[in-house]
Amino acid sequence: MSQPKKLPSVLSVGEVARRSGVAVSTLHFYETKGLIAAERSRGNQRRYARDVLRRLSIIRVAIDLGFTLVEITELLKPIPPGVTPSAQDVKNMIEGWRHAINQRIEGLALLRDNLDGCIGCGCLSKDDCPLRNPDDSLSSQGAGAVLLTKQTSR
Amino acid sequence: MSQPKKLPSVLSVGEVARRSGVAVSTLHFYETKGLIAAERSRGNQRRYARDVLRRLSIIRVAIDLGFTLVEITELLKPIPPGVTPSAQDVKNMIEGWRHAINQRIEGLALLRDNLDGCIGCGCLSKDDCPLRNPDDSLSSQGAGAVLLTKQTSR
DNA sequence: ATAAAACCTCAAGTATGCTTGAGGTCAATA
DNA sequence: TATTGACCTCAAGCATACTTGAGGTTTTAT
Repeated sequence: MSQPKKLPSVLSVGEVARRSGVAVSTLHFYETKGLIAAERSRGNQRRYARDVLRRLSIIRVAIDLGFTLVEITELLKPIPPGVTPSAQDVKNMIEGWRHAINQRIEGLALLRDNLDGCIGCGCLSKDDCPLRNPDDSLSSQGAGAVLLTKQTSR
Repeated sequence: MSQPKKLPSVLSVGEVARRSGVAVSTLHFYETKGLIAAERSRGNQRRYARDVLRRLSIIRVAIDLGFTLVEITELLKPIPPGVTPSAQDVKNMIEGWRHAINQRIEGLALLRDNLDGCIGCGCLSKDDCPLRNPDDSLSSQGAGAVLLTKQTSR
């Protein structure tokens, strides 16, 4: 029998775009930012290793989590483009992500619980809303909205 | 005795900036976007009702949650600038926020749990990582990273 | 062999969310 | 009352994250 339909070992930029849902122009852009990398064909066209798809998945998820491209570049440092990382590298990176995610969740839960309080007290028009400027007497320190904001970890 | 130190009933733009931690230029900007409003003094200077501080708290929190200014404008529609909303209005609005927050938390938890799986299997270099492109055979539909991404509710 | 589709680079443009600056007015206080 | 700090408008600038377009080359399919 002939070989089972073989997946190509390198991908053109168009294939990567189709499979990842990321526009070609964005792939170019990410490359200039050092987020992804590609070999070149004899004729100077990009040829991506398959791992770029995994990498793009991670990048898009991170963007949705609110990380900037610069932050993502940092987070991905343990896994340089085109390099197959050690299992330990991967574990370390994922632990870092887990931490960031947990912090984000904690901030959101805190905010939600504060809002729950608001529902009970209808306090947006009162003086004791947790979303309210904590105390105008603190105003000289520019406190205010900053308090809650900080807890969301951004 | 003299009156207890009275909080001024209207605030200048500088006072609002100091108390809210939001820059004057940003207050101007938010005004052009319809997020906040102010009366004017005889000499055309902004005079804010105290409720603007509460409003700004909400706006900043929402920004940290990843809402755009346009979305926040929508979310704040039940509470037009300068109007004191009914308790019911407030409850409705907060319920909407709660919903959005819960969705965000669910997406993050899902992602975190997927990452937990990764820690067990070290699979970023394998074929079964939940962050990985789900299946290259789906590629013709531009699936890929989109799957996980969507679940984060943005 | 050739034509169409895909690719290349580089520059400029877009949207969001602000900040900065120029040029001038208002208001609090010494 | 005079001056200084706070305020005003409007235009332009900046960072992030991309997209669009011009002008030209490579690949692929027939």
